[in-house]
Amino acid sequence: MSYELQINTEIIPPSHPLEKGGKGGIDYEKALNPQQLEAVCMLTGPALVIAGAGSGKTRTLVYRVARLVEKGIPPQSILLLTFTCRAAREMLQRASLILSDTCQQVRGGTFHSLANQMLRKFSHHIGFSPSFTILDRSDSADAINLLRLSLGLDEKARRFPKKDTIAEIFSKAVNKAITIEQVLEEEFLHFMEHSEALKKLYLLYTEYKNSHQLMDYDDLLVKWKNLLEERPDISDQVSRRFQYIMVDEYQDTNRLQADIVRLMAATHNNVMVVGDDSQSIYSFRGANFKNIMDFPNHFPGTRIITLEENYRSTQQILSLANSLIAKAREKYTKCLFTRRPGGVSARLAPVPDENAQSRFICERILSLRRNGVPLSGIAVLFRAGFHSFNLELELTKAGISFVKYGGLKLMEAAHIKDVLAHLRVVVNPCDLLSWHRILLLINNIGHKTCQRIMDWLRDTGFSLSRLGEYPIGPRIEEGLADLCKVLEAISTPGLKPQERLERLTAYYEPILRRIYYDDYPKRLKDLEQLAVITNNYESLEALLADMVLEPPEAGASDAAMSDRDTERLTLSTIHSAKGLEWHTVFIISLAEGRFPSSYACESDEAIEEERRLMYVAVTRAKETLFLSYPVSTYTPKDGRIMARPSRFINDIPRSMFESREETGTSFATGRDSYTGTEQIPSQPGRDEEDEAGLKTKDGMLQAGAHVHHTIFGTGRVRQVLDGQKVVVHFDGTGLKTLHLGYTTLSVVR
DNA sequence: GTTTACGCATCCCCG
DNA sequence: ATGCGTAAAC
Repeated sequence: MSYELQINTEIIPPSHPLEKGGKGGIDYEKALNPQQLEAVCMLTGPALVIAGAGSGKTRTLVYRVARLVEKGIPPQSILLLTFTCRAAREMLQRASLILSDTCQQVRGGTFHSLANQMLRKFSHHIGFSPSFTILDRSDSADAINLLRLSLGLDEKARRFPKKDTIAEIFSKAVNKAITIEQVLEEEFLHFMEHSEALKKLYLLYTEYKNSHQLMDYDDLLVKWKNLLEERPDISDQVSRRFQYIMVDEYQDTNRLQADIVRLMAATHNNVMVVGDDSQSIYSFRGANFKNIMDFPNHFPGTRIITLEENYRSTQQILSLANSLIAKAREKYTKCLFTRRPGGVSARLAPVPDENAQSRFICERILSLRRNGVPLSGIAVLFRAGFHSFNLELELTKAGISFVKYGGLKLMEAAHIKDVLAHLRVVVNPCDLLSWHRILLLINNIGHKTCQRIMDWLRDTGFSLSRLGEYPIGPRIEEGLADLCKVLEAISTPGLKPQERLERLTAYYEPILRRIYYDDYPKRLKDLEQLAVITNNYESLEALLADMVLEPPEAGASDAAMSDRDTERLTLSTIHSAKGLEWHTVFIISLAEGRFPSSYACESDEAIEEERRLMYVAVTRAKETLFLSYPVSTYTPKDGRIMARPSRFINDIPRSMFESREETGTSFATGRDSYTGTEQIPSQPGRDEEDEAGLKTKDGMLQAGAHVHHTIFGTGRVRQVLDGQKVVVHFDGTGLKTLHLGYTTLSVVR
């Protein structure tokens, strides 16, 4: 596995008491701190683990899996829901290392991947075939667009939302369980006038999917939830099947997912969710960090466990992170501390422009490498995938090899979609969306002919074998005959996916040359990469599902990545860097409009999410942190314009940066000071107990009381809200709302 | 009537 | 670099 190099989430100290369980079993007390231990040993009942950045959240989940298995719970009855399939795989692998291989039998994956498996198993109960097709986001937008045109909603006089926007509106409505009108009201007020048309379109889209064996990402969740709700027998069966449920990254789940968790746990309530509200960064997908606060309401008797000790970062980095999040408007459920005093101050690097920024990063990386920091210990993080384009060129020039996450996916390339569309109709012949794509590739077939053929296909019951009988004019005869031949060939039973793909590529290559005559060699390489991936699959269905549910990154073939000799730098969007850590982290393009994104500047909530995103970014660093921002940027439209530094930079006290800013072009003279050997924090034996403070529970505080908070310092209570929340005016940072259920306030006498 | 070629604007984060 | 709409070509 290629990811091992970067992922090394909590590294196990060499001095650590034996990790491999051995005959003596696992020594949980030595491996875990008291709070982690509490979470691991609590085997039944509902639990909410609030786990700050770097607080050993993954470790806790891994040990809990091991503990359950060790206690004799059948691994098949344990379910681990994570944000990516990769995360689940890695956790189960780690559990296997500390206990035994049986941990691999634990069911792990994303909500979507589990929904996929469940729905295929129970497909006949919801009027679907087990070979339904899953639409990714752009498929779904394409389908919506076709239907929009068929409704005649393309009057350009009135500005109608574009297909991607429509897809976004529909998806938000589903994921937040609200109406389309409400979504428009909240976020798309300017499209309010099209509310009726959109509702009509939505119904048509739903109907279209149901009648053609299609499901988009949201349908996977909705149909799963509905199945659980409407079929008590099935929900009972499923709930009994998974006796122990764990959900990671709970702050990034939405209403729909929370409902599913509740239904899945209905018979036993053995559910542990883990998350960090200050790392909630997926609201654009309908996630709501308030979910995490709501959990105890849905599961009475929930045990709340807070992990507040950070094992990852130096005090310098953690303080910087804390100062960022201290400026947030609302909510603090915990305060992080570390036992790794000192460290190197973060460096702030204003650079003249993007080119200079790229050169700066390259120079620093080379310097770090000279000082013994391996490339795999370094990451460059940014807000959006395209922010690294310039840097990628510079890195290539400098001969620094890198792997990029969160950029373009292989699936997003038009030629890959073309090829997969052929495979899709073989599996699901009534997938009209794929037919549409395939047919338009043939010479002399345009929209009209395509529509006629599709109508004909529908009328003849979507029979692959009869496509050849279509009454055609001479102009398209040859093209259609060729298509028939290849479809027939690749649907021959008993072929391996790779053989089918080979045959298909032979058919598609001439088309590729015709359409992309100028750059087809590059695209041919992508097809080769697809062939490598296909090689790992025994069934087309599984291949197609995985391509949509775990889309591989473009350009980074598995073969190249598993090559251990090549030490690689990581480039990643911050979203894709969630949960990972590196010795040194660069955060680039910290300019207003880039980060925070210009999209976010209109709403306070969006800015708050950008802030959390920034928090996630800085807490990825263990030892060293660089923040860089271009003083000017160049856009084709406006030419060279001055950029304002990100407001998040201004939110960090200057004292937190190395005393002299690296300015202008003279940054190359700076020295790097590294210890070379990495200090690995040891896990604690005992927690220092409550200082003079008092653990506050409901109602014990009154307005006017003087309190102390680890991050915010001293302040006075202004107001106690509904016994859960308290408003405090802090001397340093002003008004804050704190949730007493989770945070610890000390009362000062 | 259809297809295709060309010029135009647009581009965040993700399963 | 893709995705749309319009205009020229079949």
